[in-house]
Amino acid sequence: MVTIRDIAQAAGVSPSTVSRALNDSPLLPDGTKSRIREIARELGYERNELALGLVKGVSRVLGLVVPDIGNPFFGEIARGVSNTAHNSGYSVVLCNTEGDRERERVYATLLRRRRVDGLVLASVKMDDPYVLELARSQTPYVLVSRLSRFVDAPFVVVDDREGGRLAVEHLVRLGHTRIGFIGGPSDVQSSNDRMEACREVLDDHRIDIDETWLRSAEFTQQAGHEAGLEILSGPTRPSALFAANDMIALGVMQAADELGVTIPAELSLVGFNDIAYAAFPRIQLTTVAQPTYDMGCIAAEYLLAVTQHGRKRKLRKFLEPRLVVRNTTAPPGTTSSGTQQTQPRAKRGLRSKKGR
Amino acid sequence: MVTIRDIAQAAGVSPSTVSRALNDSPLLPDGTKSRIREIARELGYERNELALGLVKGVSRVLGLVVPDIGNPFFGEIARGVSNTAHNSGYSVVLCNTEGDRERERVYATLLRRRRVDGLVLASVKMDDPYVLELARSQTPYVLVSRLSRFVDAPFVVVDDREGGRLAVEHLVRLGHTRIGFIGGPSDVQSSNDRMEACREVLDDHRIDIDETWLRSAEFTQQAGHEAGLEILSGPTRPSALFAANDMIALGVMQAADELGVTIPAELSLVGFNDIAYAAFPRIQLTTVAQPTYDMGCIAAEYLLAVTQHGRKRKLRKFLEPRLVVRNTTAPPGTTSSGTQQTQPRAKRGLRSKKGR
DNA sequence: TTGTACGCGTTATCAC
DNA sequence: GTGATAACGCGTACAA
Repeated sequence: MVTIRDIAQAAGVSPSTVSRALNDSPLLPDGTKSRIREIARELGYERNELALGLVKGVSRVLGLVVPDIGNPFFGEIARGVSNTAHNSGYSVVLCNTEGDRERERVYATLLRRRRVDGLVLASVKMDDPYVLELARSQTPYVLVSRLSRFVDAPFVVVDDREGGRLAVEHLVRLGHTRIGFIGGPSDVQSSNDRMEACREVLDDHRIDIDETWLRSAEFTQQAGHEAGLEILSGPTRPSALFAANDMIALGVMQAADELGVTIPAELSLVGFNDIAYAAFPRIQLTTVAQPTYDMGCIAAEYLLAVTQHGRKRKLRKFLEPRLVVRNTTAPPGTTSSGTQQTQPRAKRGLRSKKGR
Repeated sequence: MVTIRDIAQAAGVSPSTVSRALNDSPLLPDGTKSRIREIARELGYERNELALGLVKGVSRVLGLVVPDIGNPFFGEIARGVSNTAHNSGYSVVLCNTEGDRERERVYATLLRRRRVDGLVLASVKMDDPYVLELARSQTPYVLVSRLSRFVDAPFVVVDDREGGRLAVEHLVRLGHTRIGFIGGPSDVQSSNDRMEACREVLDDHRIDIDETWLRSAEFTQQAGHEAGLEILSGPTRPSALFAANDMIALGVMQAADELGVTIPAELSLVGFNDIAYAAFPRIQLTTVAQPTYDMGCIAAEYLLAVTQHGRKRKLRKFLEPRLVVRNTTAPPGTTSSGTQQTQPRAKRGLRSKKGR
């Protein structure tokens, strides 16, 4: 590996002069600068950022911890963080925890060892204790998409209560009174907020809630499928369901298709997140969109502001969700023409095939 | 930031002793070791990986360059790389190019500056010149999912020809003779390979190709939609279409739905990649699956082997694709009951809504 | 068993 | 204008 010493030797000057030339110091005459730079280029010099980081005390690296980078939701956050960081000459170290709490902790310390200038955490569960350690450490950090109940940490999340309100008020406005909710894991704050908002809206409108229409599930299609089957095959069926995320909603859609319950005629369905696939022609899911990419950008911008300009004020950002109305919601009891004669899946020639 | 010097002072020993204790040197008696470690823990010491990297000449970091981390295909690759790296104590620096060639180059040099021990490139186009620079540099690298035609680089890709063969032979076996192909951008090797395989299979079976059924498109749903509309509204329609990836196939599906062309009765459709959403109840796309996650793992394993054990043999790995038959393919002319009376989208109450 | 001295590649602070 | 020197935090050969 070629160093500034090598260049110095080749140019017949001292290493300091080379350093100055490479950093465009105003002290050096332009002729010397360009001459030295030319030599550097010829020798194939690449400056060692490790050494620079050591002497400057900053690494110009941001750490990013996500539970599953294969999930496009976190992928979009990562894209926001990465692009923003790149614009300021920062790099991003990616850590994928696979939802493993222990791995979160390992990563957090590993990243501190690497002297990252800031930490973006998108994987926090409500009661994760390691956020406490983090709060004590020097490294600036920011929570994305999920909150912790332990610490008063800087965060950028979507306004989950508002999102839940949007979804359920949409259903109420359509005339629904028999509304159910399928939440995510109970240790995820955002899901609980959406649920609470749901309760509030129904209370406001003096609409009773049938507790058998409430379920908790993992954030997966399969869990949504199971919950959907249970609710839809019960003695009394809701006319509308609000799912805590789109994956669950899609599982419910599958369950409805299998049971011959037509959407939206017999069941209105609202999801959350507006993943790319909610807009698919055959899906057309009504859902609450959140600015995922923006959340990544804002988180990164905050960290850059803190590390570069030493800004200290805490970030507490609730982003506005947006209701996207597609074709899975309609007034209750809308008997559309010809919905009764055949089951949708029969029409489509679709069979339920779970295995591969 | 607390250093080994601070610990040394607190423990009344020299920095080297501290270093030895922390690295579990056999030269030190256990008592001293544990005593020093205890002090280190109390002081909240975190070793500086930057300094370590400088002195050891390795950073224990892998670089990963992808065109779009929000795309679950690359997300899965990233997951494989990240998990594999983590198991060996390596970190991953993520670089998102947004498909920008210039950014690829910038990132490649930036990563070399950071002295990454290896580079995983998932964004290469056939004729990218910067792969040449890379080949000359010292940093080991590996191409994933896409090849370059310029250099004899180590790579791990799916066997695209075999994948194309699987798809088209499936269609031929079903009895199709009027088969079209919608490829990706012409500068992406993998797409071309799939196309070529398609031609070969048809040649083998003495099936003529109607050139109007061949299209090139971006790897997006929208591009697939446009291409699908063009092909399906032409004077003669193919009975089957093979799309170079699932996104294009989904666009075609949308086009078919809009034109009232029933799938699979009037049109068989095969995609490529088996993205998660191909298995959705209302989609059920027949497609060619590739082991995306594994490709990430294998790439990372190769780099780790090269950097750690100095293994030098070139990796040239073609992974086996797998045909996943779902419900978008059937023998041609299968007139299912009642497909003519209404357009599918009318039945579903779906309107084509492109804007948000 | 432990301490000293040096080097990793770079920048910053002096002095010339 | 330019060069020598110290410093960043750590590991290690060598000396004690």
